[in-house]
Order: sequence, then C-alpha cells, then structure tokens
Amino acid sequence: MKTFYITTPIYYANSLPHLGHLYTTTVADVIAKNKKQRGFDTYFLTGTDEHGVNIQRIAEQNSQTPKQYVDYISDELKRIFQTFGLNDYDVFMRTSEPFHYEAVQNLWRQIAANQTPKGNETIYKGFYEAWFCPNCAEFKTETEYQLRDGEDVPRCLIHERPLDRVAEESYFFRLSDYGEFLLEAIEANQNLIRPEARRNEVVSFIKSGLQDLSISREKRSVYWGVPVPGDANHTIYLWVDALSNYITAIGYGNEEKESVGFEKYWRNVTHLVGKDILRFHTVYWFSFLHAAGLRLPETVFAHGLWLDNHGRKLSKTLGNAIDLEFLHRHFSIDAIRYFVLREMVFGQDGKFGYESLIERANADLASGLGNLSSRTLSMINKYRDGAIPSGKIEEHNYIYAKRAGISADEQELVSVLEHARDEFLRRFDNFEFSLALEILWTVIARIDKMISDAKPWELIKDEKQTETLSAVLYRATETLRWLCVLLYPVMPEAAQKIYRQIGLSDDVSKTNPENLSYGELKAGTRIGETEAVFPRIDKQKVMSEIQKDAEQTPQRGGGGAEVLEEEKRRRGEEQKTASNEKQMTTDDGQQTTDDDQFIGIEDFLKVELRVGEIKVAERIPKADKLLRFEIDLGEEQPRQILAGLAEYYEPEKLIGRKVVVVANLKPRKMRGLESQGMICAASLENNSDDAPALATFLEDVKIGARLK
RNA sequence: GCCCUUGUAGCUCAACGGUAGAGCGCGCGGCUCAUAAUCGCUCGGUUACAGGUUCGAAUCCUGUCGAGGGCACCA
Repeated sequence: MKTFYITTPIYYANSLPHLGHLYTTTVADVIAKNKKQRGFDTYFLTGTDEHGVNIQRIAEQNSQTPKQYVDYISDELKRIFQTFGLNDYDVFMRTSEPFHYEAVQNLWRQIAANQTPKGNETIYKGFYEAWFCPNCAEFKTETEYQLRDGEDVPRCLIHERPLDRVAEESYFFRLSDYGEFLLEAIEANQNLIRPEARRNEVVSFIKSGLQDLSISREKRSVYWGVPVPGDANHTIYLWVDALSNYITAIGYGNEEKESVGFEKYWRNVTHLVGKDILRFHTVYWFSFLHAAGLRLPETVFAHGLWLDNHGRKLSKTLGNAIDLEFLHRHFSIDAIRYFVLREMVFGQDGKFGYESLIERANADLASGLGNLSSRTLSMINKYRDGAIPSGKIEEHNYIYAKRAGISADEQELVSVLEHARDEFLRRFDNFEFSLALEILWTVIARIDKMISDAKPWELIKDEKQTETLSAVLYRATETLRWLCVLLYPVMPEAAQKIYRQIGLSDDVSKTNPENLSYGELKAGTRIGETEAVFPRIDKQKVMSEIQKDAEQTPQRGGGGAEVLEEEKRRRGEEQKTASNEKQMTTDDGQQTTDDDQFIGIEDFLKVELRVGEIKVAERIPKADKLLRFEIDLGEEQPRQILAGLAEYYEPEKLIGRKVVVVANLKPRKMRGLESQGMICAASLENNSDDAPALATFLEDVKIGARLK
C-alpha cells in the first residue's frame, strides 16, 4: 500500500496559537484528507516543541514549572485546532514525552557511532562562544542584540545592558563535512526543497560554507531538555531534539511508538514549514539524518507568511493581527479553509484581510458553488418532483437538444470534467492549491452557462423538450457530485452537505476522486432537504461587528512576550487592588525610576502616524474654525478628517499637500461629520494667537508611509 | 555592505522575442430556476522610468527609481 507521511512543524510552546499555526495545520489537514481519500496509508503529525531556555524563563516568570507551562500551551493549541475542526491528525507530538527522550538519545548515539562523509567523527566536544546576557541567562543571536555607534560590546535588547563574551563547553556536530553531500542530494531531487526560489537560497547558503553546529548546552544554563547520553552535565540543544520528533513520533529509537511504523512511513515524507525555518529543516535536518544513516524526506515545502492588506507582517504591536476568536465567531470553517488555499499562492506570501475573506466567500462560495447547487436542486424539485431524472437523450430527440443550445452528446461534458479532475489532482499534488481550485471554478461557470443557454424554465413548457430538460438537470447534478468529491478535503462540511442534498448517502471522505466516473449518479435518486450551504455574508454588518469586537478586546493571543505581558498585568492589577500604595518598588527593593516621564517604544508604536495627501479641503458652513478634509492614506477610500485650521489656512491652497495623520485615532463626530483621524501640526502652547504649522516633509514621501 | 527576486488594467495575477489576456470590482443590457443570483456586452494598460540589441521587446542587455527576500545556532 502506498504510504504518505505529512508533518507540520511542531510549534514552539512559548506563544499562544496564532494564524500561522492555524494555517500550516490547515494546509496539512487538507493534504492529508486528500491522500486518505485517495487510498494512501496516511500519517499526519502536528504538535509542540517544548524544551529550552525560553520556556524555562517564561515558566519561572509565571511561577510555574516548565512542564506546567507547556501543558497549558499545548492544550491551548489543541483547543484551537478542535475549534477549527482540525481533528484529523494522527498524533499530536510533544517533545516532553518520555519516549522522545529515549529516542533522541538513541539518535544521538547512532549519529556519534558513525563517521561523516569525509571520515571524521560526527560529534566532538568543544567550546561554544557567543554574547551572553546574564539577566536573560542565555546566549544572544544577532537579532537579539544591538551594537550602538561608538561601542564595541553589543547590548541586550531586553535589558539594554552590555553583554558578556562567554565560552561554554559544548558538543558540536561536524556540519562542515556535509556541504557536498547536501548539494548533491538537492541536485538529485528537484522536489527535495520547494519552492525553487527557496531552494536556491539554501543552495547559496551551503555554498557560502558551513560551520559546525553547537548541539548541546551546559545543564546549569539549560536544564529543561533531553540530557546528552553519557554526559549528564549537558543538555541536547534545540535542533537535534526538535527536528528528530518527526522520526521519534513514528517509532524511531523507542518501543512505545514502534507500532506506528517508522519503516513504513519514513519512505514518503512531506514536511511543511514556514519559510523562516526552512534552513533548519534542510541543512541541519538532512545532515542529521544522513549522519544517522537514514534517508531524506521526499519534500520540504516552505510556505509564505500571511501579511495584512498593506503587505505588512501581522503583529500584535501593529494591531493588525488576525484574532482567531473573531475568525471563528464570524466565519465558517469551510470558508476559512477555502480562502487560505485559494488566496495564497502556496510558497509565496499572501494577504489576509477580513474584507477579502468576505468577498471570496460571497463571490466564489455563495454566488458560485452555493448558488449552482441551489438553482439545480430547486429545479429538480420544481420540474421533476424531487427525483434526479435520467440524463439520456434518445437519438430522435437530438434535434431538440440542439435547438435548446446544448450538445446532445454528453461526451463533451465528460471530457471537461475528466480534464478538470486530472488537472485538479495534478495541481494539488504539486502544492498548487490556488490553481487547482481555479480549475473547478471554471467548471462551475461552464455549468452556469449551460443552464442559462438551455433555459429550463422555457423547456418545461415544451413537451418535446422533456429529455433535454432532464439531461440539463442530470448534467448539473452529476457535476455537483464530482465537485463534492474533489472539494471534500478543502471544504469537508460543505462537500458532505451538498452530497446529502443531492440525495447521496455514502461517505464522501471515502470516495476516491481518481475513480470518479461520469454517469454513476443514479437516475431516480430522491434529493434531500435543500438549504443554503454558504449563506451570503453581509459585509457591512460583519465588518462593523468585528470592529466592535476589536474595541472590546484590547489584546489577546500572540507571542510569548504577550503571554508575559498579560501575566504581569494581571499580577500588577492584583497588587494595586491589594494595596493602595502610591509608589511601587521592584522585587529587589530598589526604588523605581520615575517611569512616567518616559514611554517605551511599544507605547509610541501604538500611535499610527501616516503620510497622507490632501485631496479635498473645504470650509464647513457655520463653523469658523473647522475645515473638512479628504485625505488619501493609501487606503481604499480617502479619510474624512476635520481640523481646526480655518482661521489660518486657505483650504484651496492645502490641496495636494502631504501631511502627517494620526491614523488610528478613535473616530469622533464634530458638527455632525465624522472625523477619522487627526492632522499633526505644531503650535505654541499658551499662545492661542500663534498660527499652527502643519508638519511636512522636505523629501518626497510615499502616501500611506508610516512614521516611526 | 554583498547577493537574489520583482515592478503589466482599480485589485490579484497570466503572457517570457511576434497584434498585451483572465478573474474580481465598476458600467450597460438580457433572463428569472437560483443565495440582489446568473448570462452577454462595455469600460479599462506609452507593460515603473531612461537608454540599447533586434525586422520586431512586457519579454534580452545597461542604468535610475520603487517593492520584497537571503546573508547560521533566531524552534
């Protein structure tokens, strides 16, 4: 039997679930469902990566043990997956499980027992030297420290204190011996790393020369992890521990999971990863596997990130993150699944916005697939008493079919469907989900056109057209059946629903799309209860509800920092209510500095300052100070903003001028008009006669650009 | 700083040396089985800009400007 093993990354347990987790797991779920449907013996892994110093620290700060903390995070992730119907995975892997400890140590021993391709020992002891922050108790990477002008010792971004140069005893993996092996392997299998642009990046990285990799930390700094076999003073660090989950979970190196079938599933492996961790899943992972004498996966596919409508990364601080609770509250699971697969070219970045989600759901699902099913079934009810008619047209009636504008022979439709099915599956296997779906929507358009051309509502009036009408209805229904089978992995609920409405009772999840054959839909089948499968979404209504939700929910979800922040806030509030003291002191008893006169960068980033161009400027009747502006911020619509500049500026002269706008100011009404922001201007305090001066730029700045 | 990719209709993208196309949106018309749906038509682009190669350039080359990404211990 053909096997198929698909994995998502195991998500690092330092942060609450976010869209990225949901996305990767959704894609994996879609692929797994498709493979299962097609008879592959499929195994689907997702889970959490739970070790390391970051977890130690967060747990300590939350007064928890690391285990308690990761239990909480992994439960949250499972809960979110459940909420979004992602319950088809075969294992939720956790690296803190005992079998994983055993298996990782066995992997280490196996690697250590072998030699590198150049005949050297694979693992050796040395010293890892890097910048170290004693307050964080961890080594800092380049992105985690900052070198200020005129200083030669970098500072920790969190504590802003100079870092120490520290050397620590560490085991190293001789990665430098694997460059040639990697290049050959990548060359030999064009599917090994995808998409191509990412593969090229990995290749050029390897060609630039590989350094050996530190794979352990001293236990006194990192105790939360798997001990190095035979050396209890060291903990296996990060990659050997994390990456190996893909094999330990299916039985490598341990008895507990032996029955899953390592031999079986490791033959055909697909790893889905975010582009940010591609290198580790290729350069490191392939080398580890080779060092252990194991074969490489078939494909590691790096997908892109979801950005907002302006192409910015989604983040808490920017306030543009997609809230999973909102998503779930306002949209169906199927609509979300369809959207993420249709909207993002897999492998590239994509834009995620509630508006585009609504537009897709309405255009493609409600108006497209939903409406086709609705109109077809309704006609079967009306014209054929709810029973699917035969699609056969007797030869002597061909002439009438032709007159009605449809081909008498159904062969034309059969080849359209077969071609669409083959292309869909081919695109699907090639991770081109967006194109695959597009193909099915051309089929929908074709059937819509067939119905419009044939005009069943006229055929019903003509007895000679009985067979033509029946054929039209049969063809449309049979097409719907095919669509359900093909679309099941993407929209499991809707596919099953339409399937039932057609009157089919079998399980669409077990129907192999490769075996679809035209004409298997039996005439005489009574159709089921019909009901809109994709209700139309009222864009205005839902958008304003989401807006309201957002106002009531200042912060949620997000990265580890936010978990901490929330925890701190909670504790802070408790302390405030417990004691009405004016001045707080830190834990070590030191007097706090007067923080009130400073704000942190995160406070500043809350203010969204943007460059806008004044498109319209006019006086408001009966208001002697206010001017009404329409300002282009690079958004879909210019903003209406009111400002008290009428005494100082001629409105006409302001048109075309670029100004600084506070873009996320809460809208408010003045003189019955809503002002959606504020224009920045300098003014001298205590001197109301002094004219304001609009903030402006000497350089040519882009409309919508953010000030920071 | 070095390297790579990219700039095509309001939006998303296709054409990769031979008359610039599709979907969505907009506008008009038809139809009524259907979830204001569907069908047809229209509108819409000196293919970022400036040079060059060629009979012919969105496509190849050079430069300018803009956008994105990669340059190791970051899950």
